Amino acid sequence: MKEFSVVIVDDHTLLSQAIQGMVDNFERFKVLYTCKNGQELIDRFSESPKNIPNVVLMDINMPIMNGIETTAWINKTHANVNVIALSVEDDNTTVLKMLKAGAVGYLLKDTEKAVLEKALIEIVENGFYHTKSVTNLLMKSISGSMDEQIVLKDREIEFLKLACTEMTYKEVADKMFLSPKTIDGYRNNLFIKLNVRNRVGLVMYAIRNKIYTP
Amino acid sequence: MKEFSVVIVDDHTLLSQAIQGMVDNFERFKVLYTCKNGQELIDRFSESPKNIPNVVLMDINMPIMNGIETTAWINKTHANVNVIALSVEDDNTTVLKMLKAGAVGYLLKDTEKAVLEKALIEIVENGFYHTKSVTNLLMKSISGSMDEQIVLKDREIEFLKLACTEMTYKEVADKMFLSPKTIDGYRNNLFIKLNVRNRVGLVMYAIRNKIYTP
DNA sequence: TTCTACTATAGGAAAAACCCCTTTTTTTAA
DNA sequence: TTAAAAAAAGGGGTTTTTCCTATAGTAGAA
Repeated sequence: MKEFSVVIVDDHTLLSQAIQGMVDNFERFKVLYTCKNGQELIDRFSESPKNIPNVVLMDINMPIMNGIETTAWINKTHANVNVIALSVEDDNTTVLKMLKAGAVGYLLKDTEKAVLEKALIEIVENGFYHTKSVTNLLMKSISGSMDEQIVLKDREIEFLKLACTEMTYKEVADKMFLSPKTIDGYRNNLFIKLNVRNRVGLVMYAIRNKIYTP
Repeated sequence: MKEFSVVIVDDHTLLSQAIQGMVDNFERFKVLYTCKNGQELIDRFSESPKNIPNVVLMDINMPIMNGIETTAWINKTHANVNVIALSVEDDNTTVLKMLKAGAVGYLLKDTEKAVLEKALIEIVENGFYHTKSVTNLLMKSISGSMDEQIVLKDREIEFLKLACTEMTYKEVADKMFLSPKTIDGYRNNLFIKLNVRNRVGLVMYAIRNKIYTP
C-alpha cells in the first residue's frame, strides 16, 4: 500500500526516470512526478496542494535553480516536506551546505537500491537518515577543525574570476573600473586571506572553491 | 522474448541498478550482470564465454580502468560486442576518444528511457546509434576544424604540473635540475604551442586537459 | 662526416607582479 | 554629525615574469 509520495528533482533524465522506476517498486512509496530543476519544482508546489509530496529526492547540480537553493526554499515554505539530497559527487562543503539548507538525508553516488529504500523508510519514520560517511563528515565539521570559513566580498569574487583569465592586473583594473593600485590592494588582501603566495594560488583557490570553472 | 543480453559497467551503483531495472523491462533485452569498473568486466569476460553479452553499456568516468581503455580492450578482443558509452557529462574530446575506442553509440545525460530502448534496438539491428548532438560533433571533427592535437613532451608535462603550483620558475628550475633559463625556454615554447600569454594560461591549459588536477 | 634538429643555456631588457606604507574618499555606525 | 571602518588610490621599490636573440652540446640522418 502506497502511503508516501515522492518527487524527484534531477536534470539527469536517465537517472531520474530510473530512480522513479525503483521508487515505484518500493512497497510504501510512489513517485508523484519528476522535475528537471528547482524552478520547476517551485512552480509545481505553488500550483496545487496536491503536488506536495512527503519526500523530495533532490539532485544538487542543476541548472536554473540548484539543489541547495531549492532545498532552502522547501524548508522555509513547506517544512513538513523531507528533502533527501542525491549527489553524484561528494564534496564536503557541498554536503554541509545541503544539510544546512535543511536536507534530512544525503545519499552518495555509491548508494544501492536497498539503501535508498531504507533511507526513505527511516526518513518518513524518524525524520532523518545519514550514511556513515556523512555522519563522519558531520562529526568532523562540529569538532571545530573545519577550516574557519573564509568570507569573500562580492568585489573580491569578481576580481578572483578575472584573475583566472590571462588578463594582466592592469586590464583587470580597467574591467572593474578601478585603479591598478586598488587591484594591488585586492590582490594583497586575498593573498593573506587565502594564504597563498601568488596569482597561481589565487587561481587554484578560485577553482577549488568553484568560484571559477575552468 | 529476451533475445539480447546487456552488461552494465558503471561505478555509480544507483544509476547502474536503475538502468538495470529499465533494461530488464525492455521486451527484447535482459541484463546479464553489472560491473563497477573496467577491470571487473575484463575479469568476467575472461572467466567464461557465457559472460559475453551482445551489448555493453559503459560509463566513462570510472576508477581503476576507465571507459575508454575498457572499450578499446573490448573492441580488440571481442569485436562482436557492441559498446554504448553512457556519459554523465558530455565533453567533446571525451566523446571522440570513446568513439575512436570503438563505441557504437553515445548516450548523453539527458537521455530518456524510450531513447535508451531505441538505441539498444538500433544497435543490435544496425550496429550503431547516435543522437543528433553526437552526429553534429562528429561532423565538426571530420570537417578539419578540430584543433590539431598538441603533442607535449614528458618534460613539458612535468614543467606544466609544477607551473600549476605556487613555486616561482626559479624554484621549478631547481626541482627539475635545470637552469632557470632553460625553464624560460620551456615556458616560451609552451606559450606558443598552447597559444597562451602567461602563466595563468598555462595553468588553465593544464587543468582543462587533465594534466593537473586542482 | 657534416647537416640538422633538439635540448639546454645565456644576456639583456621591459613589463608585470609583488610588497610595504601612506593618504584620500566613501560608508557605516555610534 | 562625527568618529571609526572599509574601500580606493598613490608612491616607490624589489622580484618575477615575459620576451628576444644567440650559442653550446649532442644525437640521429644524409
